[in-house]
Amino acid sequence: MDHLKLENQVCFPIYTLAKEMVNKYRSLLEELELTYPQYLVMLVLWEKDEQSVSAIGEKLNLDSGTLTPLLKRLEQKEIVIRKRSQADERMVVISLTAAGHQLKTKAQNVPSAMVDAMSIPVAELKVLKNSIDKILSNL
Amino acid sequence: MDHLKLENQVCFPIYTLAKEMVNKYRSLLEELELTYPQYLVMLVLWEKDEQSVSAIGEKLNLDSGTLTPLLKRLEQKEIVIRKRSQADERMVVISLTAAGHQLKTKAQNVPSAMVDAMSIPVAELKVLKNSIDKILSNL
DNA sequence: CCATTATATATTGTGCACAATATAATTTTG
DNA sequence: CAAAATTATATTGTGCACAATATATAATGG
Repeated sequence: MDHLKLENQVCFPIYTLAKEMVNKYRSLLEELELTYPQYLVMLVLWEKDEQSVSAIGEKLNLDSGTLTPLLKRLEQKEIVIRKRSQADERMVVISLTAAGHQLKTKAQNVPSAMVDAMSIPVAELKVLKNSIDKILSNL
Repeated sequence: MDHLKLENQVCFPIYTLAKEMVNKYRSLLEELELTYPQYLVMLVLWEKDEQSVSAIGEKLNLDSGTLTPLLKRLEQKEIVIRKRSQADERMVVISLTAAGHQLKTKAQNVPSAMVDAMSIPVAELKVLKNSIDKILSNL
């Protein structure tokens, strides 16, 4: 077997799936005017308001080079506020505005819409998630 | 269950895995001086030399906005040549240089190194690939 | 206490990824 | 055949993603 053939690649389907997911989210999140990475940041903040850039980055595996400009865009949309911590001036604390909180209501149906679009049995989805978590812990 | 909790997200692990894979490839492909998307284009060309931009794009699900600059970078590395088709002046045919062909030898061990890094049984990998393909056909 | 080290965020630069649009060549149609 | 529609690639603009570096603040050790 030729391991350099595209059809024998294991990672290419994963790479493709991730892109297609983000594309699907583009239409689902259009109404919220959020990109997928921005939506992820909002998920983190909806769970717990007022978190530092690095705390958000640890949860999403994103560094300041990605988050700083992204958070500035969320600030321009007026759904978050960026504020230097008084206790530690190195840290920037991100908090939700009223509009940012309200956006959660509009997002309620997004997860189910996504699962519907993938149209795969929940049981199979669990197996998939298990395999992915296993690979992630190895990589 | 709160469907907007990060830990309940199905797509976040897929998005994370795709990124981690690309990161792993970054070190594996360092010697070849290729990025992962560039490596994918080379896989396509190693299978069949002399393909149009759109033919490559169909196989990799990438459009000209992504491929045109990427292919120009491969041309600068002198591993491919870009040439307008004489039969149809709209098309640009991409072909491998001698150096481009030779690079395949250096790439031989990349797939196995990647599978090793993921360290997951081949059988489980097959199940994973099946689920992914199913979701992809739905999305 | 002050020099050193560590930490947190920001900045710069490169390379995708994709929408929208532009341009040029080819095909189709009236 | 000429106008209209289609096709192929290129360009522009926005937004990640990450490496490398810079800057400012805080913690620490002699």
